[in-house]
Amino acid sequence: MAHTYEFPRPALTVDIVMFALDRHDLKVMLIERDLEPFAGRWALPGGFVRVDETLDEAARRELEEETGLRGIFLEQLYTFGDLDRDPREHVVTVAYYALVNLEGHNIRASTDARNAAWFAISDLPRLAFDHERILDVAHERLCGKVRYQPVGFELLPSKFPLRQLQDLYETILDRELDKRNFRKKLLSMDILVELNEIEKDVAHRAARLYRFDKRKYDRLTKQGFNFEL
Amino acid sequence: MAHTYEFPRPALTVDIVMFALDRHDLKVMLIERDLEPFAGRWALPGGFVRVDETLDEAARRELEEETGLRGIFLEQLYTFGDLDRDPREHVVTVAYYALVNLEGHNIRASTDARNAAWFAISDLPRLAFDHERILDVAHERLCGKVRYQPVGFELLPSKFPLRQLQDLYETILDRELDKRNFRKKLLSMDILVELNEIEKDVAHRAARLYRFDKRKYDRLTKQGFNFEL
DNA sequence: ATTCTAAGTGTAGATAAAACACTAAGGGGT
DNA sequence: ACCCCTTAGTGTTTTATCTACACTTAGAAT
Repeated sequence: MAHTYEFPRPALTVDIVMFALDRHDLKVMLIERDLEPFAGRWALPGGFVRVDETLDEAARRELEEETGLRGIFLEQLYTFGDLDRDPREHVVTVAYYALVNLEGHNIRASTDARNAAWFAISDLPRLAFDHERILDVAHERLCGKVRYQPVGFELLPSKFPLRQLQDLYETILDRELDKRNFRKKLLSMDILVELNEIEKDVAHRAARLYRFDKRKYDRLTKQGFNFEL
Repeated sequence: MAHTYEFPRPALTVDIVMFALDRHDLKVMLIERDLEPFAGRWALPGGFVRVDETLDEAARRELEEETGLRGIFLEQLYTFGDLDRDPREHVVTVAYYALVNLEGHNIRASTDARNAAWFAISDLPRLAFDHERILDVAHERLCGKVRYQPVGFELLPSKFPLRQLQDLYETILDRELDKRNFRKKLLSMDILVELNEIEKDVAHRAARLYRFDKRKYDRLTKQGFNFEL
């Protein structure tokens, strides 16, 4: 079935930069293309926006198709509209970034026969289209966002030791933080709840587990509190 | 001439939130629509993206068509794609915001027979489409951005007294700042150059004029300096 | 000359950030 | 049972930054 318009229209897609944290590596999910253009190259998951769905819906749909995950943190990043980003025609893409935790959910990285895999952000293959640029922008945004919004927790399991949270910030911000100052600061914000649980299966003293209290955070935010690291 | 595609495509537009500063009011430029839908209502300047231009080019073109201005500060804001934002069909719009200074350039607010005008952001008429929402997002972004990027200068003439700069921040952030602390802070950043010029035509002691030194700012930024207010 | 208005300037106290080193707990190996 | 190894957990001092605050000066208008 064909669709006709008075003026030519750019095609519209969504692409998703899915971040996850694997110990001390920040990773992104990429998919190996099996079609031209760029067949065989790795690319960000994404696809065309349908006329009967919003941009957010399109992004969530694609995300679910690739990973089977729902209810993931997802936020619009930027819209890329250079003329030569797709060799076929003018394709405008609305890029999103997603934060998932590898431990909690059981992510099927490979789906519908396509080859999908996690790559460390410091060790990426060549990407299709302008996806390197999109990824750079996403990484930059993540670095900035993590400092003034409590989005880091999205990358961790719901229960975590403070050291793991610190590792996360050290990995993303790419610098070392002082353990005592870090703990002092986060605990003083009063957005974490100390659980009566400790780590298991570690070959040393087990750390206490904490949980991010989103309700408390929202309440404090309304009272003028600003997360900042 | 008709254009046909295999799958239906949303239409793609750009809309621009043009901010300017008029004494103690933050203003936006609106245009009175003469066509349906929303004929007679005020709306953000904008229009369809052509297939042979990038998004930035489309935004600059629209901006120039409305105001005759070139070389204005312009930055992508967010892309809005709700299904019902245009009653005719699914129209996705890439919103931009622009910062202009009213004193420097000679802005022709009204152009190609359409009625255009500046409105104080605190006293807006009802707007067409979802433009109120877009404007809210733009305003929020401006408030945030102004604090950690030296974009405020775009709203001022190239030579300005410190008091005018402080007024700007007080207007945008909507709170009073301490004069001495404000001056101390900005001068200590070493991104302003003191000119050998003073205000003219004022009925009281004339203030010294300053200029924002973008080169110096860029150099400092590379060395790890971060603007912050 | 007097008055009015806004420009311009410094310091002390409070608060937040940075630097820094040892003890405690628990598992693994002998 | 003991020792060793690894990581958890904890306060204080110093330094830098932020906040609050009031008077003198310049210039135009009357």
